Amino acid sequence: MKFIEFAEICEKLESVTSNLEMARIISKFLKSADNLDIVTRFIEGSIFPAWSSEELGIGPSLLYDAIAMATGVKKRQVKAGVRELGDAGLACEKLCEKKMQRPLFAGELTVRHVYKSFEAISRAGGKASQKKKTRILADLFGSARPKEARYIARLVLEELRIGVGEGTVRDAIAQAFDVSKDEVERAYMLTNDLGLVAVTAKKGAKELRRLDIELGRPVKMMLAQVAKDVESTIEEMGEVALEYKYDGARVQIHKTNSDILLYSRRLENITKSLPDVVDMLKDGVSFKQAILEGEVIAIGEDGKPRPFQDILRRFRRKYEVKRIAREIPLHLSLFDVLFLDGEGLIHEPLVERRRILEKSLKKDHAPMIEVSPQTITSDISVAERIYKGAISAGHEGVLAKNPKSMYTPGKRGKNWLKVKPVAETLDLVVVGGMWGEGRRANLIGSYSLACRNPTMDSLLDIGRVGTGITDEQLVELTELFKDLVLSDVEMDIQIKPEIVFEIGYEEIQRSSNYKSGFALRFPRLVRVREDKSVKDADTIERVRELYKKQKGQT
DNA sequence: TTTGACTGCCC
DNA sequence: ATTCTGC
DNA sequence: GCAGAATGGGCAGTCAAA
Repeated sequence: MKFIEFAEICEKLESVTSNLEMARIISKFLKSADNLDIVTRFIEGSIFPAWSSEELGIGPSLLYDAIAMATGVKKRQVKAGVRELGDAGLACEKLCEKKMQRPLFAGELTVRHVYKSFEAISRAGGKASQKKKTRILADLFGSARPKEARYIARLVLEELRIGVGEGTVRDAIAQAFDVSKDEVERAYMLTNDLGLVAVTAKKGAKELRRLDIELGRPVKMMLAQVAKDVESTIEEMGEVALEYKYDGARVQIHKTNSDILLYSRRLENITKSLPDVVDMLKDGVSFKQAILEGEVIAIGEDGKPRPFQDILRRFRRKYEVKRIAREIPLHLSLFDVLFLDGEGLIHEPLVERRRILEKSLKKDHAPMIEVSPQTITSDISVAERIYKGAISAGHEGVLAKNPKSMYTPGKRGKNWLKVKPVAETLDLVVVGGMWGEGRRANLIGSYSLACRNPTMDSLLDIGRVGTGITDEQLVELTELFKDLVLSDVEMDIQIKPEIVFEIGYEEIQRSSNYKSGFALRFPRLVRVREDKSVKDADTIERVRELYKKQKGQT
């Protein structure tokens, strides 16, 4: 299949807003496509399947290098284009139109050729590999028409920005090959590869049904939706199964006898980084063949949870794994079982899965591993007590699960609800901004923030904020700050400190990235403090106190 | 040999 | 992760 | 209510520049 056909479909989809219409267009396209697996992933904006360890190793910076190389302009001009158009693909397209003469002998670019180039980019490693990667990519741009270049650039960043995601492609596959949406969804959740699902669906519904959970192939993880408080979860479900929400990292465990594999939420194989977790599972789990799920957490000697940053030091580590494992020992709290001795359990209700899970650990298992404590209740006061207990023990909050619900892989539904305390807020001074991309093109898409240092009468930066802003506000704020711009270089804007934002956050963290020495976790704009000026903004002392208090009690 | 930008992925 | 938005 | 698209801090690994 020619790549231009793919690019033209993308362009058409970009102008359509109706999901039904998008699915119709894609289904027609998939019906006629060869290289169906590749095309299916491409249309959804991914290159390799989620479980694959392949990755390009190209982000915005190297992409801009490649565009510059292909079109013979300076990198800063590429950046200027991205700044102006709010999109690397559009910038690339424009530069290709202007600067580049497509060689006459160049053949038509095919989907296959583009994919092969991506594979080659992925394979490149070692000395001078960045040059090699950018050269391969620049060559692609060299033989691409401008419109093709637009979508190659976006594919590289895995951001097609055409309004198409998994859901749309799932519906399109069902429509294209005349199988039910549910069956497509089921197959996808269990295999994590829309390409494979499309190819199998094309063979027929019978083949599609044959795709199933397999040990060694991670299942998409079920996710929780936010609830406003504990009471509302009981109103929603009647009876809830309550568990602590730990500040850790999700892991899925695939066990075949003594063979243990660990997967992260993005389905990365993280087995090698967590040998201590593997060992506690080897020794502690009685099941021979199973898929289990849990949360790994770091707990200090005092029994209190350690900062999330400590857990991050263990993840994806390749070197000095053992030494850091001793330094930051992990605990594993198991909360689900999806598969046992050849049988899938995802259709079993939570209570039944839980009943099975409780038999998973041997009597003499290591103390580092547990089945996550759970309470089933419909009593609001009991639930509140558990929630308060979670908070005072230093955890994030609770999960309230519907005891009757099955495990729905990849879904963020209302059968699992998470409850966390309402965010704290700080009043911080806006000292800068960054131009946005996509629908935030030509608007300030995020803002840099600072707190006051009253002793020096100066400002200390403490991070940025880019969410919690409505589209309407984005426009208003960009207008508001227009007169306060001190400098505007590439994507970065410096702003005269005058405006104060009230910023919500989950936690104050130590940070070496900001002069204040602190940063906010999950910052969001709550409101513009029109009643406050710079002198009323929060101070570094207050930040320090809040940080201490938070460590003291959590 | 050291430093720092970049990338991908945890939350 | 959080949040907003169009369907 | 869902799916998609904006955006956050911070860690390890990789590679290139200093």
